[in-house]
Amino acid sequence: MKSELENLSKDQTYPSAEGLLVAVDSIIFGVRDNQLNVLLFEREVEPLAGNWSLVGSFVNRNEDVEKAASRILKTLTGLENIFMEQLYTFGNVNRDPGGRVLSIAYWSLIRIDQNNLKISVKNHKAKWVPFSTLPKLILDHNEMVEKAIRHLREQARFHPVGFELLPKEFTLVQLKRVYEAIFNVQIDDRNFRKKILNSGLLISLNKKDMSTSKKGSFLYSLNEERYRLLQETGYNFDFGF
Amino acid sequence: MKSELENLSKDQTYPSAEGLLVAVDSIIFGVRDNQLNVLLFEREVEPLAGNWSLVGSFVNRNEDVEKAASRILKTLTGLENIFMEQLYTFGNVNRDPGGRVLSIAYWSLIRIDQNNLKISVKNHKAKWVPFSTLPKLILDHNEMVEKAIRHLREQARFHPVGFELLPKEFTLVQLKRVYEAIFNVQIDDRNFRKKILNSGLLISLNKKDMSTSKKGSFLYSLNEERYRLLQETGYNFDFGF
DNA sequence: TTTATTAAACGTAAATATAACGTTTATTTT
DNA sequence: AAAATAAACGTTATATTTACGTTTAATAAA
Repeated sequence: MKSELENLSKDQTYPSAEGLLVAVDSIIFGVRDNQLNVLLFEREVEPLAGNWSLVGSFVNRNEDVEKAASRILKTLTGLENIFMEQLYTFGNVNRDPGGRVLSIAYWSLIRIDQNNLKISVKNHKAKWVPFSTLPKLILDHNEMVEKAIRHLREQARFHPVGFELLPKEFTLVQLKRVYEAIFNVQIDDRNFRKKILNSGLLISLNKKDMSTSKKGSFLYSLNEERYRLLQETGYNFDFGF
Repeated sequence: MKSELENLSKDQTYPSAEGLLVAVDSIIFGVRDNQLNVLLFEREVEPLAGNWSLVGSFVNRNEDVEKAASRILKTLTGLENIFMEQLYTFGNVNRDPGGRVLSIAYWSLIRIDQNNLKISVKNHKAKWVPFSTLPKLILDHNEMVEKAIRHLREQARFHPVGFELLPKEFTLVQLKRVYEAIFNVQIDDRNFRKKILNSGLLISLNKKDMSTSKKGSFLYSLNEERYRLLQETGYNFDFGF
């Protein structure tokens, strides 16, 4: 009697490849105008003009999956060393009517500034879209974004990921706006200030950003060492909501 | 000029499949003798006798990835409706010397009892191994287990996953042992009791398990509704360590 | 040159949660 | 009846969270 368990050993002969493709799709978040935005493609030429999708690519035969994901980020934003993590692999047989395509989704957090905005706008393809007004996307891409936002919120609650959405130097007000954008809530500024300053994550720079008020607001940078520690151990970034 | 961005649209012609295979590997955790155990295969016949590995299988051409993962679980433990979540996709080109094989890892939590133990033992292939004495596994399977335990601990801190490792009816002492096994620490029983009872997760059954002490210890079952809520909102399962 | 304005910064007190311990109870065995 | 012991229960100090009120630094207006 041949046990079905036989099939479970990977030491067996490899089956022949039967046309299964692997793609990578990226959910790229950024905060703009105090709103969480997602980087999307809008197809401008026929066929399928007007169709929105995530940015993605097929994985090459001799390319690590993670490398493929980095490649997309690099190509699109011109930036490297961006926060990027694997989210989930979407592997339903019929998710893509064009064939059996597996998609490994990655999520990224980037700081939207002139630099990378210019790149995506220049190409007239990639566009920032507020999460709150997300259009219908192709295939299961809406599901991907949904999963990504849930994961982002989960992560942001206990890990210091919010900082990835800010420039190297930032103010407490900016940081608060990032958290408000992520969680889509109002945060009490006094409690926010207290908890963040208590976390030991901020290095106080003795200069101010004068662009938003008469008084100006103090600039801070991130304590990288503390950041890495709290990534490991976790820290409560709930702010009373 | 052809922009590299062109390549990022999934609407382009699909490349030909070039022998890329997809496998599923499962990291199955259970608690036995107050210790976290992992379900492994030990190959008993040549070639490669004595090699340990996770349980896994290739994904069939017409099979959803998640279905493949369920299939493994079912085949191995005889159980369905087991806690199972996708962990991570391992996609390095050279992770498997036998060819380009992508592996989608899933993790599961199961209650080790006579029933499923019998199945795995009967086949003389699957074996429970304490996490603390994990042997060298094939390929990148050690890395997979490492990732899974880190994820399990992360999950167990803020989500009520610990209950998945217990029978329908359990005692507070058993539950504490599960958390001690997961986190590999000693937990203060008075604080544990207080926090768990406060969570609203337990339904007090008016009967006792008399098997471990003269006094006996009260049995509880899980409040499923509360469980689902706390899965969503999170709950702090830190116990002072 | 005083006063108004406003974003940013600072402060406090009550309520809740956590951490570190000591004590009592229910049952069986001696 | 007493001893033994796992399980159940209790207390207090400290830390964190929540919900608010107040002051400050700079510019603009009177």
